[in-house]
Amino acid sequence: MGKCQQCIIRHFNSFKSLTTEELTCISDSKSEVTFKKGQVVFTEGSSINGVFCVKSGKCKLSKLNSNGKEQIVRFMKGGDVLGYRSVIVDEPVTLTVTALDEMKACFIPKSDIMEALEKNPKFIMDMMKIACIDLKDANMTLSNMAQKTVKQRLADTLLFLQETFNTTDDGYIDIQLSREEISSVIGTATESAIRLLSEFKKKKLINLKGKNIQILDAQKLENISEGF
Amino acid sequence: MGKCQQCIIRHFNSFKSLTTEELTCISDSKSEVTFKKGQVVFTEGSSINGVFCVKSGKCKLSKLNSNGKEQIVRFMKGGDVLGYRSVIVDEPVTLTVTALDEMKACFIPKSDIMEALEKNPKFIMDMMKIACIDLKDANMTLSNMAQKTVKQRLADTLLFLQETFNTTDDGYIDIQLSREEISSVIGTATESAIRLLSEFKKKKLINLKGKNIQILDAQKLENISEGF
DNA sequence: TAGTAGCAATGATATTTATCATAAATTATA
DNA sequence: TATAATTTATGATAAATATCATTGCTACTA
Repeated sequence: MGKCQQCIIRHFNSFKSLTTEELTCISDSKSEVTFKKGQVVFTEGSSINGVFCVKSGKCKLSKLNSNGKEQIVRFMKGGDVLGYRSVIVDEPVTLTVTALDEMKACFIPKSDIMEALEKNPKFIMDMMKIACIDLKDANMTLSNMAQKTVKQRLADTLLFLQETFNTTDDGYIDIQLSREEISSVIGTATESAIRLLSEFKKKKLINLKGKNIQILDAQKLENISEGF
Repeated sequence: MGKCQQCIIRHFNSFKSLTTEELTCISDSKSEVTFKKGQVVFTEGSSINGVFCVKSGKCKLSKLNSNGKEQIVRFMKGGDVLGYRSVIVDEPVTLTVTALDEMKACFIPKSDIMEALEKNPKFIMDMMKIACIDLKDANMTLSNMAQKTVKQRLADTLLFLQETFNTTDDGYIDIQLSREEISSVIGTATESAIRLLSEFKKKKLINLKGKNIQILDAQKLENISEGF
């Protein structure tokens, strides 16, 4: 198992402000976990006693609504830290996390995180900043959800996915989601999402190959998202 | 102007963890501000160099969408701290804040806040917790927005408003919003909100007297919100 | 390889919600 | 107080979206 001190991922998240000493300490108590595609990392309502530092792979964070439908709230990938909210507020997690492909992560016990937070002002400040950015994003998404049509939200989501996960060599967005998952990001019926994807394809805005999506005309999608 | 040390409000927010010394310092540099109903505290995109600690009154936090419609993201009242996100991340504010009635607040310069954050681990931890709670709420609202119908969201919102602002002696929810504001909380056309309010009234779930709303059957509203 | 299950696509239809229009009620203003 | 302006209310209609039904496709597996 690799040492935290040598881990490249940490440079991309709040762990970059940890001292060598702190990293060594965390490194000794952490454990590496691998999740298979579709595997649940933790479930809404359960208690976790640590955070997961994602090394590679992707996952979705979702909420189950009273009607039994899943709402995907956000995605995470390498560099993101899972579960920090729950650890800091000392409450059960409020979201279910599910791996979208093979995902590797390091589990860091709560005690290590809390100790570092208490002792290292730079670390807590960095964590705080992440919380603030997450909050801004959540407000943004909230506003989009409330005010945009399904078509606008789909255009928005496709652009967001490309920006977040980039494209593979063949030009397709580097994340594979089922139609149902796409619909539960934008909050609509699966059939509606499918219909709009077909429409976008017909209009040559995107290209579809199974679950793979390629954006052909980002500008037009941008326009749709803005309501033009 | 009152002193922070004697301010009751601080016991309800993160300022409770400040030391007497820190409070005295803040107290010396703070300034009290009063906003009239409808007055804008700050606008989306502008920079603020401090936070507002709300002492009394209410305000709305909103975002202007590309179509020019306002989306109310949340409300704040006495005890809440405005603008902390912007100060911590050192970015312009992303929301517009408007007073909903006469609102009194203390403006605390950024430097004071940052100094207290850096020196007092308990204070930053408390601020962090608030950010985490705000984040949880935002995710919750997001999920509701995406998955619930307009009717469900209205029921939800009415219950939320009562819970947040309580009722006056005559039983009405202690906040006055225009129908347009209500519709921009739930993200719908004003006419739709009006229609549904009328429907709720006809079904004796609520009582309407101008802008005042009284909840008559919270249980049934709860059921509607849950989709039954 | 056939069978089966799950997913994707699409048509038909119902429901929800937005938009436009207009009237009534309320509030602001001269 | 009269007048204008704004907000609230409601009807008619259009547009968006959900639901139900059916079919084809893909992938798994016995």
